[in-house]
Amino acid sequence: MNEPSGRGSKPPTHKLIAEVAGVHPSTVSRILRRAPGPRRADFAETEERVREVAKRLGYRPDLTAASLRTRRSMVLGVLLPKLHDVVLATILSGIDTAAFGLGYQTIVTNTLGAPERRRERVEMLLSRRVDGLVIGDPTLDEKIYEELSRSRTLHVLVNHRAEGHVSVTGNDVLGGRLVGEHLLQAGHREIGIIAGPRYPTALDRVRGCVEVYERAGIAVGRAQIVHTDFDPQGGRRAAQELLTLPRRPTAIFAVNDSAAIGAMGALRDNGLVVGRDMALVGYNDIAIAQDLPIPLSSVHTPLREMGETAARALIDMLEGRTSGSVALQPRLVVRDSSSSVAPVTAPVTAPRTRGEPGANDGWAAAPLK
Amino acid sequence: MNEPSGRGSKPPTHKLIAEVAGVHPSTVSRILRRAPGPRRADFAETEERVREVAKRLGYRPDLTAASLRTRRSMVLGVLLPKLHDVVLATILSGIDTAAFGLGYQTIVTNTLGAPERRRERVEMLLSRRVDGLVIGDPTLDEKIYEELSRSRTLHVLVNHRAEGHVSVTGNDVLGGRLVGEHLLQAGHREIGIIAGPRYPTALDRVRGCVEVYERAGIAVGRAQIVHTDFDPQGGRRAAQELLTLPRRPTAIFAVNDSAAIGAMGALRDNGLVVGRDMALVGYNDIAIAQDLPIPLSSVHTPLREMGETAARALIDMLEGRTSGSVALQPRLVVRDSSSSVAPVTAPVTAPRTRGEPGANDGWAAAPLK
DNA sequence: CATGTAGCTACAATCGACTGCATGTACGCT
DNA sequence: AGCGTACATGCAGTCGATTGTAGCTACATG
Repeated sequence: MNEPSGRGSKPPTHKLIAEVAGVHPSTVSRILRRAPGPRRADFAETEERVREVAKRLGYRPDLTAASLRTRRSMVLGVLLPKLHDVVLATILSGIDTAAFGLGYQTIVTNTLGAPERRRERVEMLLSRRVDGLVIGDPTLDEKIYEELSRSRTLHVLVNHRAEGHVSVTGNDVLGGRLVGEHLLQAGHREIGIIAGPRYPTALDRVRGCVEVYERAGIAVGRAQIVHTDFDPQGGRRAAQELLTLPRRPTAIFAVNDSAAIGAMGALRDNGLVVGRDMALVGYNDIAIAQDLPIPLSSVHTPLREMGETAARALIDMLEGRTSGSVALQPRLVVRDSSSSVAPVTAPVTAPRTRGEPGANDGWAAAPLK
Repeated sequence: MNEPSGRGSKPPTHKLIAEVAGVHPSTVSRILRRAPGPRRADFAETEERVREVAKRLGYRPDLTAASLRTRRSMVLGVLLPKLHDVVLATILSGIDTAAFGLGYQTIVTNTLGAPERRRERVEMLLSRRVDGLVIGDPTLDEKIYEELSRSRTLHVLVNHRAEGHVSVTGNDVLGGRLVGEHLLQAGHREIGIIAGPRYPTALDRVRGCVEVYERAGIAVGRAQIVHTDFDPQGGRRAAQELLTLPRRPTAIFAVNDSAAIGAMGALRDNGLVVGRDMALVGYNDIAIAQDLPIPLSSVHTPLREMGETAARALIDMLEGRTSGSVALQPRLVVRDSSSSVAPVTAPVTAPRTRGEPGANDGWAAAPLK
């Protein structure tokens, strides 16, 4: 009955369908391209016949050929510094979901490594004629952005922000502030911060936390803020360093969960029990945070949603709609690592941040709709 | 000097370069397509001029157009059940690296969810004319494979195996055996296994471990093997269940690290200290295993390499070379979670597995070169 | 019955790169 | 010097889908 791979096993094209159905290829194109709907009675039969033939022949559109003509590939390029990181992988998952839902697909690429290699990757994406880029790598150099504007390729930053670019991030200042308020309220006056790399988003988290302390009249010294990589080893080293401070902190805020987990290891090696001898709070609330032997307090940021929002923002721009930067709301999740015991347990009213509500420097506080 | 986006801002094509350089478009194609190398002296000048013009105009090849003509897209499709899982994300990273190194790019897609949605995703990939597929999803139905063979799309399985398909996995039976030998040697006679879903690779790990015990004359009962999901919640539930056994195990083997981490939580909730009151071994050796407060013993499988090998195997097939299934060597990494204390610490010679070397059912034991 | 029009189809051109074929040239070998 | 070969080039056509334009048909209206 069916003859899916008909005669010479070549995949069917508009031309073939047209021959079989007795119409012109362009007619096939128009029919297959639009949604099936009510037609004039005398032409409905043609439409039905064409669709039937296409189905019988097992027709599958060739997006490559269509792209050539329409000059739209319906593909988004995604640049991430590494793929094996839960945070980035979760964001990617969100991008993929939203993009697919809107008819786009994504080509992801790992930009880890030498800047030279990064350029090469971007070049490849542009050769592929991606319609736009979602960029999650905070280390791209300026030349790449010049290249993008020269080739009129739109882009959106995700989990990273920069002047003059549309970005989708968490509200990191607020996230840091939530941590600061939590620790301060629990009576911790000496804190240490594992600050991660000097990227805007990481710095924002630090700033939010420090602000809370300074407004409460407690200075946070330079030595209390240690910059490292976003990984367990970095967290481990940073924690070691914080433990050697003259006035040892009673609480540590790691601006990334992986670093926090590394810190846990270092603390344990020093005979300290997290949650009893030292409060610890992470950032991002990755899946295992709640399942660690000592569950980790962390700032939950909607990573999937961040990816989805970024993809939608980019597609909005591609389709001529306007789109602005978004900062998604974080939420502090308190667990055993920072709640069991503390120097002072008397619940104090958290010092409300004064002045500009949210103080988010012109970033939209609500997600795109 | 430069006029990167020349006149009407349209991106340069072979035709334009040809006009400017005073040659025929096909000449431009030939020159730009082959590697710059030694040419006949009298034509070297033409080549140089064409390259210079291309560079000056900021020419960037249009892979979309090339694909249409050559019928090769130089794109691999990758199907993974979820992207936000470290194990899969690491494999993806390996695929991406190897593919890019060989001139291919990848379109990844998240096949999580309803089978219907999976079909749709695969359809999209095929419409995109991907040259081949790397499949890391053990839950695809048979129809999809039929569809692939009908459209002559080659594929390779990764981290999953099935009769009649080329696959790249770890040697899971061996991995399980390593765990069994380790635990037996440490004197554990009652074990519990958190077995994950009933996929071939997971079952292999269980089988390897059980085999060792049975050869030592110790039966492993059905109740000692609990199937769950590959996530912390699953591990938590499974551990709970194992703790209620009449003869409580002194050691637990979780065939996945995430599940092992969940188990850690459950053990702690029951007042047990991992490594002292209960040995625990995971599988895959994800990055944080070594940085957990109590470092987790785990079977290290070269996940990046697995991805790289799968990509290379597929590309070998695409380019007409033959390629067979590969099982990569696992390696047991013993850490505190299973080494601190144990019922019997006397080191016993591990029972060597007899018979066929590796007993790997016809799977190549050495990685592709 | 003439005219207008909505709705459709056919035709041909286009998108950018690549390839088969025919032709032409230079080089190496004997 | 003569011949054969290797290589460079131009030409025209191809890949599959889309689109602007012209022309046609059925139906409605006056």
